[in-house]
This record gives sequence, C-alpha cells and structure tokens, in this order.
Amino acid sequence: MNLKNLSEILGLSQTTVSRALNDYPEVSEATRERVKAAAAKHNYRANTRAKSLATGRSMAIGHVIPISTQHEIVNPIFADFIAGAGEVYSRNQHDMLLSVVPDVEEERTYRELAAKASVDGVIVHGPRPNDPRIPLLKSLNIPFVVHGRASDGDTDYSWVDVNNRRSFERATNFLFDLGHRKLALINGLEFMDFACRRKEGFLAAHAARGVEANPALMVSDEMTEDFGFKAAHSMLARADAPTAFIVSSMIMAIGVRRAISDARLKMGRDISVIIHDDALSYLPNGAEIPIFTATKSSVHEAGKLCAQMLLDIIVAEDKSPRHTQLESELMVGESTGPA
Amino acid sequence: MNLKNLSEILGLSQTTVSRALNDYPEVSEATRERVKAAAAKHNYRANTRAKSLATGRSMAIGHVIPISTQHEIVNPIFADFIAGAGEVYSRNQHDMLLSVVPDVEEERTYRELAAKASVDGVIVHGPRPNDPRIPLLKSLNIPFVVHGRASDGDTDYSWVDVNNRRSFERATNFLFDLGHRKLALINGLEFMDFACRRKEGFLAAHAARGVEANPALMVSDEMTEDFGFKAAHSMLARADAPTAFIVSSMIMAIGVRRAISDARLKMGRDISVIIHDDALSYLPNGAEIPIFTATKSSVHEAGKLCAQMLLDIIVAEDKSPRHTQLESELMVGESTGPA
DNA sequence: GCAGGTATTCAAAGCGCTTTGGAAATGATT
DNA sequence: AATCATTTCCAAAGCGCTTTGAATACCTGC
Repeated sequence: MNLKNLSEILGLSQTTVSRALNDYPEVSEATRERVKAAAAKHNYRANTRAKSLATGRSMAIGHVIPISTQHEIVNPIFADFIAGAGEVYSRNQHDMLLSVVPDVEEERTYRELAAKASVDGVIVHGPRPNDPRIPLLKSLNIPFVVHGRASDGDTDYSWVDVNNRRSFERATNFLFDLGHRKLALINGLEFMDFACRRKEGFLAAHAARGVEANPALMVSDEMTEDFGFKAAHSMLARADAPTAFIVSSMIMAIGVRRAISDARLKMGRDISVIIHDDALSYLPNGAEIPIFTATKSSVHEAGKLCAQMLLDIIVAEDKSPRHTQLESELMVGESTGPA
Repeated sequence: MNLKNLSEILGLSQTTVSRALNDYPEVSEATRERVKAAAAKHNYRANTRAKSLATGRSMAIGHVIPISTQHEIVNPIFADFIAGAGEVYSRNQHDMLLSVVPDVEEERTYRELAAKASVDGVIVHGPRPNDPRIPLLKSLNIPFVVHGRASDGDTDYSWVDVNNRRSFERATNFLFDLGHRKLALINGLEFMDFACRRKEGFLAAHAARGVEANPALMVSDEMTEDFGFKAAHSMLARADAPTAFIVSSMIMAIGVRRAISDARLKMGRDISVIIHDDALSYLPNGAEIPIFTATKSSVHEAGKLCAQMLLDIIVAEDKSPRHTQLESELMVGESTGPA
C-alpha cells in the first residue's frame, strides 16, 4: 500500500491525500477524515525513505558506539542511556541509528553518516579531553550533542554533563568529615574526560583540607568488577592501607566489596566506600536504603536530556550551543561510617 | 556532493558513475579508477535514502527493545548483544535501527516498521512461550530471527538460542555429583522462555536422581542484584537452607554473594554457587580462574550469530527457517565445592 | 572494407513521497 | 449577475539514486 494506491482508492490526488495526512490546512475537514480513515483501514504509513528523500530530513538520530579495540568492552551505562534517549525519539517520531564501530574507525563513521545523509544529528559518547570528534562534527556541519564534556579551550558546542568534579569533591569532603584521612580513589580510565574531572575533584578537596593525597592509592583503569577487586585487594594489603574508598562506578564497587569481604572486613564499619552511581536500571543501589553511599545521577535521565536537546537544536532557528550541567545527589547509604 | 555533481565533474553520465562505484562489469577499468578516485577526493558517498528508494532495500536491520512497563528495566545483556550484532552489520554495510518501546506497544512498532519499509529484517528479543510477535512478523512477511525460542507448536521460524534446558540440567547434576542435595534455583521471570527452560532442566535433573525439589527454594523475578540478595538472604535463614545455589545470571549472583558473605559464610567452602554466565564484557567472571563456576555462553557471540543469520536469510533464495543451538560450556570456578 | 560481435557509455524512466504553482469550485459581496 | 476572495483540489516537478534499453565506439575475422 502506497500513496498512489491509496489516492486511487479514495479518488483523490496524491497531493490531497498527502496533505490530509500531514495535517496541512488546505484540505477540508471532511476529506481529511475520510483520508485518515482509509489510511488506518489499509494500514498505510508513508515510506520513510521516500519521505525523507522528499523532505530532506531523515528523522533519525545517529549514535556511534565506539568499542575499545584493546579491551572490547561495551560501556555498561550504554544500555540505560540508549533507553532514555530512545524514549524521547519514539515520542517524537524519530528513529535511532546505531553504529557500533572500533574506536579507531570512529572518524570514518561520522564522515559517512554525514555524506550519506542518513541522520539529522548525532550524539557523541565518551568524550575525551581535546576530543577530535568535536571539530570534525563542526566541520561536517551536522548537529550534535555531547554526553559529557571535552575539556579544552573550545566549549562552543552543546553538551549534557554531570558536575563530576563537584560530585567527587563532595564525596571526598564527606569522608573527611567522617574523620577519614587515608582515602583511595579507584577511577575509570583517565583519558576519559569524566574520570579526569573526578580526579580533579578528589585532589581539590585534599588541597582544601591540606591533606596529602597518596599516589599509591589512586588508580585508574577500565571499570570492571575485576579491576575494582584487584585494586582494593592490593591496597588493603598495604601498610598504609586506606580507611575509605571512592569508587567511580557501581560495577567496580562490587569488586571492591568482594575484596573487603575477602579481607574479613565489614563495609561501613571497618572501612568506608562511596561510589558514583549512574542509577543503572539493572543494578539498583539496594532497595529501601542504599547499599552504597553514593553520588547519584541517572544516566537514563541524561539520555533523555541529550536526545531532547538534540531534537530541539535540529528544529530551532537559534543553533547556538546549549549546556545542561546536572548535579548529582549525595545519598547516604550503609557503606560509610566514621574512620 | 551528489551523483549529478560528481558525474558533471567527471564528464560522464550518472549511469556510468553509479556503475563504476558499484563494481558493475560494464565499465572499463580505467574509468572505474578515475571515478573512484574522484569520489574519494570529493568524499562522495551515495545518499542512503535515495539508494534504498531506488533499490527497494533499506540496508538496515531493526531491533525492537521492549521496556517492561512495570519495571522499566533494560535487559543488561542488551548492550553486549547489540555490540555483537552491530559488528556484523558494520562489516556488511548495514545500519542498525533501534526502537525502544514500552512492551505494550511492541506490536504497533513492528507494524510500523513493516509499513514504513524502514528495515529489511528484524531481530526479536526476549521471546516468551507462545510469543505473539512470531505470527505477527510472519503475517507482515518481514524476515526475522529470534534470539531465544518461543516454546509452542510452531517451530517454523529462525532462531539462535542456548540450550538452556541442558545447561541447567548439567549444572544441577554437577552439584549433585559434589554431594549436594538441597539446591536452590534463583531464576529470571518465568514467563520468559529461557527461564522456563532452565527450570525444566533443573527439575529434570532432580527427577533423574530421584531427588525432590523444594518449591520454597525455587524463586523467579527480574534479574537484579537486589533480588539475588533478598532471595539468598531469606533462603539462608531457613531451617532447610540450601547448600548450593543455581543462579540464572551474574548480576543476581552478585547479590547472592553479598547475602552469603553477610551470613559470614564462604562461597565454595560453606556453600556452593553455580551461575549462568552470559560473558558480559563489563562483568567478566574473574580474570584467570573464574570466580563463579558457570555455564557460560557469550551473548556477544549470540548477537553476531543472529545478525549473520538474518543477513543470510535476507539475501538467500531459500527462506526456510534456520536454527542454531549453542551449548554452554561448564566452567569450574572457585564458587563450588563438596557439600 | 565490412558484417558481426563486444566493450563502453548514455538518456530517461522510475522508486514513493512532498511541494510548487495553478485550476476549479464555492461563497461572499456588490 | 458579475466580481473577487477563499476553499479545495490537482498535475507535475523534484529529491538522489538505480536500472532498462538503446546508442556508440572498438575489435575481430573474412
């Protein structure tokens, strides 16, 4: 069933049928209803490809998901982010186009997306300091929103980000207030922008209190359970073992918890742990009272915000960059206590 | 830059340029090279929409990701599955179209996908016994592959699935062989096909050994850490507490581990745990030797297989259904020991 | 030197839609 | 009844590509 068929059935021109369906004013209410009824009856829906060829808009948003070539790891926050963004797209009749590519091929992918005109805009994931994708997308002249930020001079692009620096500064201060002085930081890969900022916050709090941060207690790597375990395990064996951990993700924290219980310590009593919680739907931080004290910020929500911002930019007259900085909530759970 | 421009620059017809780029034989090697060089120079790439309008093939595969309306949970295996499938699509110049929709709107979404002709095929996720999507997709006449199976009379569709029944039967027998008799099953929602089959395997092994399965030790729910914890916690408090747990996912198992360590028991010594491990990239089961004894089957691999199968079916003459049944590997880790 | 074949190239139609620039019908106004 | 403004509808062009059917150029062998 296509427009031609449908218009023949109705005894109307394609023009009229098209206008009726797209709610143009120059068609009488009577015919509009007749047309819509027929469309529903025959389960007609405009062919996307033809439609976007004619309009020049693809009604699709691209997400380029880089797979780290060394580690082959999918970012675990990805699913929830996508789910959030996807909701917004569905509501606005947009499709989501996913390209899963090795990180080394990202540039080529963006260029193709632009040349093939298959999307109206893209979301950039996992920015790094001085991220080359930002100038690239600007030069390709394709609307985009960055989830996170790329610290460099040029802040002239749209982003949605958590205030990572402040989150970790607060978390650190929270532990200081409880009397802890030997704090460990178990961070994500520090060539990622968010991890840099978190470390900055951690160090800033130390500086403000005049406490020396111990370099041996600051590590960073891919955010897996296994790394969390190994890092915590070896730190706990040290003479200058920490009395508290600040951990960049729930998944690493699960490893930390394993190391703690292997050491026959009790979290919250013998040792404190505070995490950043992305509020992943499949890893809720306990039910009633949080297992981990956490700086919490929903990545699902961030997905929604990014998507909405991008859709807004695409239709807006004013294409000037927009920024949304989210503050995480500091939620006290069972994993922290006095030193 | 479009075909017209490019052909004008080259002083050739659009026909010739198109054929040169698409490796048709009726164009001389000399001009082909000239054309390809020019295309590269001007960063030309055929407009996807125009191309697929002309060819009738969209070169895109749809994935409809249902969000449970009650729980708003994204399936944690989703990211790895998508990553696997995405790799295959990229390699074959296909796009992946994702629709994230509330489960109640799934049918409408499939109908739209078909009517709008925006994909050449779809992958069906999370099948249930007697899944209505299968007859629907058949009637819409759109190629599809199911990840998993829907137990009912009609097996006349393509699927890729793990032998869940056998996996759990083996796991159960493994525990029996270690001398365990009081086994607990912590399963996913049993209106999902995979969970049904796992339970069947669990019960079949019991029946074969003449051991009575204790209904109080078989639970099923959304597969979260929290549910794993609560289930194990309450079971361990029982008079007829189990000596071993069979757990349907890594994430639930993490909760089980928490309950075990809270009870001051040691996994592998005081109590055994065997899990099903989907080999999620961000939740590896330990590094050298597995933390959990597990029936392991990579969902990333399953994603690749589903994608490849679907692409094959789309181009094949023979559209008859194909099946791939994967056997999981039983990997012995540190979480099991004699009763 | 020419028929017959092959290797190249091209003009134009068509994919299914939107949209421009009228045309026809209707209604209001004189 | 004639005029003009509105409504309501339509034919046809165009989006950027592929593909059909035909034309042209280039070789053969006799």
